[in-house]
Amino acid sequence: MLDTVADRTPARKSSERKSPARKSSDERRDDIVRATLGLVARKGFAGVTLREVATEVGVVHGLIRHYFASRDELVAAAFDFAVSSELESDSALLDGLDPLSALAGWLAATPENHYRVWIDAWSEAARTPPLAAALDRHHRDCERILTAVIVRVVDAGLGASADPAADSRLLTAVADGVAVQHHAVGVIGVDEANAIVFGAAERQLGLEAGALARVNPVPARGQWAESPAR
Amino acid sequence: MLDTVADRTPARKSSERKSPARKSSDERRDDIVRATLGLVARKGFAGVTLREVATEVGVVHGLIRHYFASRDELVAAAFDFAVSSELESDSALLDGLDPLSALAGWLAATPENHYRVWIDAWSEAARTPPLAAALDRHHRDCERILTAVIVRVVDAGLGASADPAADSRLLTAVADGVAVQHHAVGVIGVDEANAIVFGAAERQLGLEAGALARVNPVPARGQWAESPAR
DNA sequence: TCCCTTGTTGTCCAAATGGATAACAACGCT
DNA sequence: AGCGTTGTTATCCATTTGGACAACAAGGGA
Repeated sequence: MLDTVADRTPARKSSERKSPARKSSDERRDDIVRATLGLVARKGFAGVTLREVATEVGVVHGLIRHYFASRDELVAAAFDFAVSSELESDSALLDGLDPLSALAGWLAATPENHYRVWIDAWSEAARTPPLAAALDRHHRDCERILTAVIVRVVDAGLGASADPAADSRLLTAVADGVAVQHHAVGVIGVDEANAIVFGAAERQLGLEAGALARVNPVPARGQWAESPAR
Repeated sequence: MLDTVADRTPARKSSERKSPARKSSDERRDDIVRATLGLVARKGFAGVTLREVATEVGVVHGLIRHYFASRDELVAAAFDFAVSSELESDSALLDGLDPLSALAGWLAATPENHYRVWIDAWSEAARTPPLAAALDRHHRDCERILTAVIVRVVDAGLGASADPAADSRLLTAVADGVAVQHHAVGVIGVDEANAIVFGAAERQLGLEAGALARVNPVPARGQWAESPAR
């Protein structure tokens, strides 16, 4: 029924070959992961194809198999990279700021493709257990980081919180919900998004109104670097 | 290079045919849309295939073309159906309740496959303009409904709101964010989800703590009916 | 009863995709 | 220099998917 093609010999032509630009294993692997992550942001998890990733990296799609056993393993690695590269830097960055700046920085609207990936992850997690596990991990990390910041605010006598963990959970929900309205639905802009989240935090933690909006808002939640060149 | 098959004659066998169960155009169309919507909830927008929809309805995949010009048109119709069938019933349902019950009913956690569709829509909207339009419409409808409920609460002297529309927007964000934590990430259960949303609403509208949890929580946000049989 | 509309089925097709594999070419080692 | 390791390419393959089309069969008017 099958076996459509008669000729199966590879038909090698052996001679002139363009410079293969051989890279070290780690470099190439990193390129692939970054390209995959960028593609996830644009096309969604279900939309990434090996060929498209390969094209973006500038190699043949077969090469990806040399680094990742399957497409699933590739996207899993990409998501893992997003999760870890993000938390690795964010927590450290916030520690260098005063409590209120840290709080404002954490709650400020995050870059577009950052949230694109997370929103996609929310919808894919239901069908991809490893992704669900990574998502769970990441979410708990986020809540923990925010809890720590809240504790710092309280300890500095700037605000009050009867249950920092609960407040963290609530404010995380607000931030996510607002991010949806901003990035996915598009009914509000950056300024309004920040205003809503800041207002909720000020009210919840007993800060004076506008306290968070006043500290210059330096968004702190991470961003992976795009691959520099092709 | 192609043209694998030699025999192209349809090879009709004309005789014994199983009962085609011919349906009226509207019925069949409805079946297809419902099946599609269920499939979207399980596999995501990108995951629905014409063949799978057809199998679920019990017909051949070619038939779907008879009702929808393309796959895109099909999923658009499915999403439109979800949006409209939902808002059509919800608003009316809430009008029959006292203000506090209506508020609690609206904010209570919604069924699983309901939110699955919306979370998927959030991620797909970026790539599918018509879906983005429908999502925008739906989101505004939701905010408007909640605003009306808040106004009823205020008018009844049960709570206060300086800006019902703003409070509606905030509480919608909380509900969405909590729904993500509950349905997508799975870090909290139904009870905790409701507790967070109710608490936020009580605080925001100046209700006494526990006022919303006490009214029996009848989730009011809609659910499309699954196709009854095959 | 004849016929025309339309719901319905089989079947085919072109494209895309994930995966497999043989050939090959840099590179490091001794 | 010789050689094994491994990064890399070029194909090939099986499968799936959306779409196209011709045949056919129920109805429903006239």
